[in-house]
Amino acid sequence: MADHNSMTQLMKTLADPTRRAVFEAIAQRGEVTVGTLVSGSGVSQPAVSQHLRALKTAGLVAERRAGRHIHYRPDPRGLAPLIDWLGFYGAFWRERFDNLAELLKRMDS
Amino acid sequence: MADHNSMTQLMKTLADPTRRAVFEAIAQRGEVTVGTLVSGSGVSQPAVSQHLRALKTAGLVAERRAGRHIHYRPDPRGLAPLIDWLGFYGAFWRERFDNLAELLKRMDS
DNA sequence: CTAATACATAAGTATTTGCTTATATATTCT
DNA sequence: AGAATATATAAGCAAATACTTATGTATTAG
Repeated sequence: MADHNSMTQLMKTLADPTRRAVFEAIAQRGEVTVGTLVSGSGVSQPAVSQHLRALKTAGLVAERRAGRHIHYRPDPRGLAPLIDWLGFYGAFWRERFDNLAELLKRMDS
Repeated sequence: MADHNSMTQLMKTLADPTRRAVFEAIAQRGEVTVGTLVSGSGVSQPAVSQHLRALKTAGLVAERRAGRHIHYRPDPRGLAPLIDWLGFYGAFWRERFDNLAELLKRMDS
């Protein structure tokens, strides 16, 4: 089970809309440089770098240096505490809705 | 798909550990009075009331007055934006891991 | 009706946070 | 080596946040 602290950290990391947008941009593109992320975001380059550090600390992204560029890619394992937390309440959800997995399948289509 | 704002609000609401603990206490007990929640939390009664208001605004809990007591119960629909957000990245996860639904099933056992 | 109980709201405050500008570090180009 | 490019870090600041104590509002008990 995901411990309390990692869950709090993950939630706080994803709570900020700008930072979440950065994460989503990384997830959608697969791998992307900081400069590209800065272009897409409405904030300054340092702001993006700070968000990237937070995402990295939370385990949501990983980096790869390529010359002067640093490529960021998503790390799916970072979301584990969140999935775990939802799974912990899985029994609870099933009593009211169907099965969470079923729900996700429906949403996916 | 859950819109950006509701997702941000939900995340911010669940990001605070004290508030999340209040929500978890409500979810576990099914229905509970404020006084009971105050006992379990390490904070003051007003603090708990403020957290309850935030949870209510986020759609995570509902209330029922019974005399001088107010009973709070979880509202599963409040977590929908979160599930939706994860579902939105469902395809992404499946490319790297298995199937998110499978993952949830395994975690459930 | 008054006091007590259960909870909500108001006001104030210290901490956290997300941004900015300025500067540092790492890499490439000439 | 020196200039340019890409990104990170530092410092400062305004806004948000989570708590506190004090007070308000409903409901019940005596």
